[in-house]
Amino acid sequence: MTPQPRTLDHPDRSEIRLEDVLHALSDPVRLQVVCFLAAGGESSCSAIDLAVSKSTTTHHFRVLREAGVIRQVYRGTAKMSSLRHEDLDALFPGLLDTVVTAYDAQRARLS
Amino acid sequence: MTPQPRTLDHPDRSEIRLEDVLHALSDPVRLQVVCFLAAGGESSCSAIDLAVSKSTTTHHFRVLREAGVIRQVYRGTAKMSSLRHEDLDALFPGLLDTVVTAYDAQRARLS
DNA sequence: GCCATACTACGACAGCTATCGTACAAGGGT
DNA sequence: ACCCTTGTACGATAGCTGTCGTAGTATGGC
Repeated sequence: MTPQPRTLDHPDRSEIRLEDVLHALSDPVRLQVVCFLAAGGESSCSAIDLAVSKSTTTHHFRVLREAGVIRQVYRGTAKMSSLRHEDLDALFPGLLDTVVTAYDAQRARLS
Repeated sequence: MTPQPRTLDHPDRSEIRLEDVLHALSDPVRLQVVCFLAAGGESSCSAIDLAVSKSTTTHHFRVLREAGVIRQVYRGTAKMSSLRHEDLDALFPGLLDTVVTAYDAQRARLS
């Protein structure tokens, strides 16, 4: 009987650290998630087809959230995720777009 | 009796991966190194005052080199390091400048 | 009330990482 | 030849990371 059991901790904008964001972005699975969200806006965790188990997916989303890269809210049984584009751009102008563009380009280059 | 004992392995431009670069940049010590090199050009390993031991410094420079972020050459007893700005810009346009600017801004913000 | 869907929690585990100290090697100057 | 400076190699260690499976919780529909 927890009063608000479905609330998720997000770092405040002022608590977001570049090194944590870069670390969160340094994994191929998480880069794929970020690129997906950049292209498609808000999505549920299961909307992205990742090559890892559900537990691992949960783990990667948590890493992204705790680094301040994404925001997650519960909507029914689903958990919707979206990029914190505005916060990231205010702190690190251009970083997110640069990384997304670079990863898309790398995938195109390697395919 | 190694013929060329003082040669260092660098990844070819085509072998550089975004996730490895981001991982290399996700450590405060290495970010400090990269910002220093971005501001000052080529430097020896010992020209930067880092808060870690010499062994650890060697480790961090190797991580940066193996990810393709810096190039290192021996010059006498010194080992000079410089950013692979051209390679990185060709692969991931704007990334390096964005990260350097962001880290400098973060340090200013937190000081 | 019951079940399906969507996600989480926990424990496990192999592998990597940052850190250090000590001992060593290469090059340059005297 | 000797030493100083500069950086490397190696081993150790504590902690983090990515991965999984299994078991569990919350929500919504029937």
